[in-house]
Amino acid sequence: MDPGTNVLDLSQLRRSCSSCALSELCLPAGIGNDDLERLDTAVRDKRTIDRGSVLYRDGDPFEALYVVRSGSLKTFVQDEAGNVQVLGFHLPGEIIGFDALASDRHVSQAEALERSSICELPYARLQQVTGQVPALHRQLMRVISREVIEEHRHLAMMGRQQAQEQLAIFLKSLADRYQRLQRDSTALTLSMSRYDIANYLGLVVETVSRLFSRMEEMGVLEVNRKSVRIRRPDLLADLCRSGVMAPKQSGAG
Amino acid sequence: MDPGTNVLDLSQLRRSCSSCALSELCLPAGIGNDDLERLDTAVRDKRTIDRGSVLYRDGDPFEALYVVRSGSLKTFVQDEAGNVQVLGFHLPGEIIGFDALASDRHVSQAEALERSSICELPYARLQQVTGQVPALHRQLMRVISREVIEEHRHLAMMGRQQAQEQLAIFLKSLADRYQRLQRDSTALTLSMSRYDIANYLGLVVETVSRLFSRMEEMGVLEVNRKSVRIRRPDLLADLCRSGVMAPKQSGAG
DNA sequence: CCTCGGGATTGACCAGGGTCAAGTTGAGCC
DNA sequence: GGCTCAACTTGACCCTGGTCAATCCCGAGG
Repeated sequence: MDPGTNVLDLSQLRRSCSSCALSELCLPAGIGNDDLERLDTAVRDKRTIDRGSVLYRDGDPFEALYVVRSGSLKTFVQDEAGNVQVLGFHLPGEIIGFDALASDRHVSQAEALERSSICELPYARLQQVTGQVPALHRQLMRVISREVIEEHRHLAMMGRQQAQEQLAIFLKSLADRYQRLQRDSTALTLSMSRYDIANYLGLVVETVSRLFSRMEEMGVLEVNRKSVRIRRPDLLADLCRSGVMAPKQSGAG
Repeated sequence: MDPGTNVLDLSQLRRSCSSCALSELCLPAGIGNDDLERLDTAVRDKRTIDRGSVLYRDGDPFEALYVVRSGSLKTFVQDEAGNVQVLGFHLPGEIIGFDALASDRHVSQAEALERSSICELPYARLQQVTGQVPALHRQLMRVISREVIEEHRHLAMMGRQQAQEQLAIFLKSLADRYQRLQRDSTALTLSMSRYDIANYLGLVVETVSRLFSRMEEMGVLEVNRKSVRIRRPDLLADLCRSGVMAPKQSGAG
């Protein structure tokens, strides 16, 4: 690390896990500094992908896990008949690609919802490193387990009887994730389309659109295309539980 | 195998992974014989649990993973308000408990649907062994990944618009799992209640009951309480795709 | 034998949300 | 500027599946 640092060194620096703002949310969480450097050797240069471009698709051979550094992606499965099911929306710090561990092939697809940057973790390298660093191995298991738990949440949300509850829970959990990223958790930017949201929740797009309008009328949200401001987080939390709000008072226009 | 085998030796033999009929479906899949013996050292004596008894509940400290040897269990989450979501039904050869890897506490509950026997894999021991046997480590990751994929299937099923499609897919996938177990895949025994099935699919119990009746009328199934015979697997497969069957002919009566 | 009770089935009713169709908005492009 | 297209919104309609309630079934227990 001589003082004559040039541009390449800078990119090198930004690449490293130890200097990454996301490190506590990502794989490095709880890993010692020396081991972190080993982990760095498993990270291939990050790459940037455009909105709509595909990170991996169904059937692709398993080559790497991917960490979202910035931007966002959606993952989904699609059956022979073309039925799509959106599995998740992935924000910075989240790791995707675990579906391929079972069969060495991806069985889902990951697509960027906006221009995003990605850290690629070639699995062969990662395995070498986890072999040397038991803590990393444990952390990797923990991250997959988080994925399992996240899907439990998704299932519990879809199981709700009331559509409004579902959407409220979706927005609430998005707000929670914003908070972890230390963003303003009341000002959401929905990088995914209404269609994606609807599919994610097991609804149709018209229902989602109506629900946004209704929640705006109720004063819970302020919706403007992709930007959603949560005006009453307390009411939103209520909607997560009951679906319907407190009995309508004599409505004032 | 001398003829003088006594009961204790027999139970010993049956405990070992190498002699287990499920080994190819379970953790041992693809593990060499010598390594299998090491794996055996991580398996605590199997235990038998009765219908309704709980293997682990929400908040329990993470102690072990569990393999279903015989019988069946359900897993579910429950929120503060008491809303339950059934996550899965687990047949022999399946491993549960991964939800606790993330936080060292279980965040779901596992309950026996009938008298079942369980292999317990204390995680501390298992980690020692996976440290020595890289192939086992990989296999463990594969098994968790299968869990992730299974949940993708569950989500895709719940996302369906038609309740009949959902139930058809549920039965079909159960039949597929029977086949892997080399059971008769047309004679299902539903160890779970109608309530469990309904909750699993995001429906209410009455709907499930009506669907069973309807599919029986259609000649697809023969339903008798917990036993379901699939009379027309071909039609069942159709229902998985379309939800509705061939257009109704001129209805007689 | 009868009763009891939980699970399951069936019917009647109805509303939440799906379907279809029209209209609006805004970004990109000529 | 106006055109086009996709994403989104809104309205009208009505069907699927949820709700409520009665009944049935079967095993357990007296």
